[in-house]
Amino acid sequence: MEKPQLPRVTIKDVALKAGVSKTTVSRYLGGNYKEIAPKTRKRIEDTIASLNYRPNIMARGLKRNTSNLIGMVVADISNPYTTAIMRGAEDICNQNGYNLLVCNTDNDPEKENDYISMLQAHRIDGLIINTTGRNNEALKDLAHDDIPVVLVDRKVPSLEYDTIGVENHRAVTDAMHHLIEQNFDRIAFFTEPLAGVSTRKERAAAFEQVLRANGHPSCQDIYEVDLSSEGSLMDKLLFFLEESKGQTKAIFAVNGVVLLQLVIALQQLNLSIPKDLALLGFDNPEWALAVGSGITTIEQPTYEIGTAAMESILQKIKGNKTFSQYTSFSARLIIRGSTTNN
Amino acid sequence: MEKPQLPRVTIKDVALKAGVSKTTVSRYLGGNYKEIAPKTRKRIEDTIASLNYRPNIMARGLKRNTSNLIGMVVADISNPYTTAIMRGAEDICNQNGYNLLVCNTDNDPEKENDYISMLQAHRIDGLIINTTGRNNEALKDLAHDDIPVVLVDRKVPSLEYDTIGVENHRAVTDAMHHLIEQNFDRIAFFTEPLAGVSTRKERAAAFEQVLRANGHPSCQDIYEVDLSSEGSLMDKLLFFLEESKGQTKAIFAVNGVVLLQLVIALQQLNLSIPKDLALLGFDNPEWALAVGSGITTIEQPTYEIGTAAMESILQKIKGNKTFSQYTSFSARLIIRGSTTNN
DNA sequence: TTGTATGCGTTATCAA
DNA sequence: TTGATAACGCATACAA
Repeated sequence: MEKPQLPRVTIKDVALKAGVSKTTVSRYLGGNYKEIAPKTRKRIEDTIASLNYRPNIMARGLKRNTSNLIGMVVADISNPYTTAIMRGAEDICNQNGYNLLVCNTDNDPEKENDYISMLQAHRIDGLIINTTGRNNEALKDLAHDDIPVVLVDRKVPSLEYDTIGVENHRAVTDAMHHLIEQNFDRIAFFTEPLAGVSTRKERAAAFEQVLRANGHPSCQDIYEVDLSSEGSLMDKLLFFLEESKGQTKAIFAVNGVVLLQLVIALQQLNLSIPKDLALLGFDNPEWALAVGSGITTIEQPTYEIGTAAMESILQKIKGNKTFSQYTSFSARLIIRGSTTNN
Repeated sequence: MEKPQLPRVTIKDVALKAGVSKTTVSRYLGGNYKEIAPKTRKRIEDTIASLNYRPNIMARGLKRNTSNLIGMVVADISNPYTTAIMRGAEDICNQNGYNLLVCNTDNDPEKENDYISMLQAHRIDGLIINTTGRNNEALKDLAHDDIPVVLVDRKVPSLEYDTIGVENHRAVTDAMHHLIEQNFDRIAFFTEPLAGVSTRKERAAAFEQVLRANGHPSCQDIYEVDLSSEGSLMDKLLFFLEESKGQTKAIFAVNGVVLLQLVIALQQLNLSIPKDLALLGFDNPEWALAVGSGITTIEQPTYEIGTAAMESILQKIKGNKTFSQYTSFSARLIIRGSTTNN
């Protein structure tokens, strides 16, 4: 019932078999070839291959005070937005000899804190985090240990970490202008809870601002829904539909997750898009192309956000100061059938 | 331009401040409280809290020959099927003090081999892998080092690793019976390349077998499409439509990815589901509910597959022999509008 | 060009 | 109940 753990081949075995000292092998591993005689080098090379030796990264890390591990803490691993970013970050990691330690917090601040502690114990060389935005004690600690941190998507005002995201204000403004051109009587904004999540707040603020600036009749139609609670979205949706009876209307979804739930709810109500209700949402999930005559979306360069985050970490690891406090990519409005020819 | 790396607090610091030896602190860390005087224990506890000390997992791992790291190699991190499994595996990891090292191979055997080598260097305590199925040299090596491996979804005949997946044959058979009841003139099977991927082969085989068993006129309509090549799917689709002109027809999609591409293609062709063509697919992506009157799908217990995989790893780590060579969960046919009332 | 000795932070063995 | 010491696998300062 015990784990037997057979002894793995070590640098010592290689040294022994190659007839050199551990130091020389270590030099080879470090790529300091100028300090090694060509024949010795060849001998070590062959020995390593024949023994199938792999240097122990933990031992190396203990000595060098690095782990070659990058922590990636995400709020929702099921969200395609998240995986797209992971994909980008992972590619850059791989190109630079790092590996991603992925943690899924389910938007739970407590889990987030626990995970960050675990990652610290692993002595991660950097952290990319899509934070819950609440209760960021552990996150603050990282600054004290000066391990490189990059926030993705969501900012935390009280923390001075670099953040990478999109131009939410501009993206929403563009999209809203598109909606306003169509002269809807009512435009609603459906979002997950705003508390703590900067992205949602920025989008909601831009939404409201555009409506006011255009003297639009509806301004109060911001609905916060709790997707973990069955029926919450449907209730708010029915409320809005009742409120706007007989009026032309559109809904702006704060992200791809809310967007999908809205589409499903509308389908259950047998409402047609865009005839009964126009629909537009942040993120550009693949299925947006497949629903009806397509859903109008705001596409973020998710992969690039992921690569940029990891590249920023690399810069910090190298000791280069990065000056940009907030890097925002521009998003792109993709107009499809869900907001046109109604 | 150098990484400054300030010294972290170590067990030595704790011992010093608490006025005990490293050994005693180590005992505390190991939870051997019976060997410690209550007052000493309290003192250590307080010291650790005040210093915010976190034991270095690398150092511990070097000594204990463990890393608390589980490798997770996936073929396509963008696939919701994959993330659902990761979610399950990650939950079990977290409950047991392990962390997931996630690697995305993009279905590239070479990347898979490289990643496995990296993971070996990290001395992972176990590996969960959704393999490309080809060129599994590195995978074979792991057996030699006897690190626990569990294959997910795809089997590899030449390897003796435990595998966890679904009852593909039965699931396809059930679904096919549902289609056959509707008396379609033609039923086609759209899949990504079969080579090396056991799951696809099993599903295609079951598809064919049911058709033959029922003396169904169409049997040769198995189309392998290459999703990375623009237009490949559309070409095959047009070919099938041409072949089956004037006949009633259905398409069986091998997985959620192909299913989505089919929906998009059909929408581009302005074909209506299920009037012009019925559609059914493996996996049950969330959007399946949102397209038309819903897409009929075969739902896999993905989360459970993930947890089962990780639990199997844990058993192996504990040294328990696991006897089941192949564990298959049952899938569930969810009938929706895409295959009914045409 | 190569080797010896030391230490990274932790656990384990042994002794007190 | 506690502590001194060695060892895990590797990299590095210093010698040769």
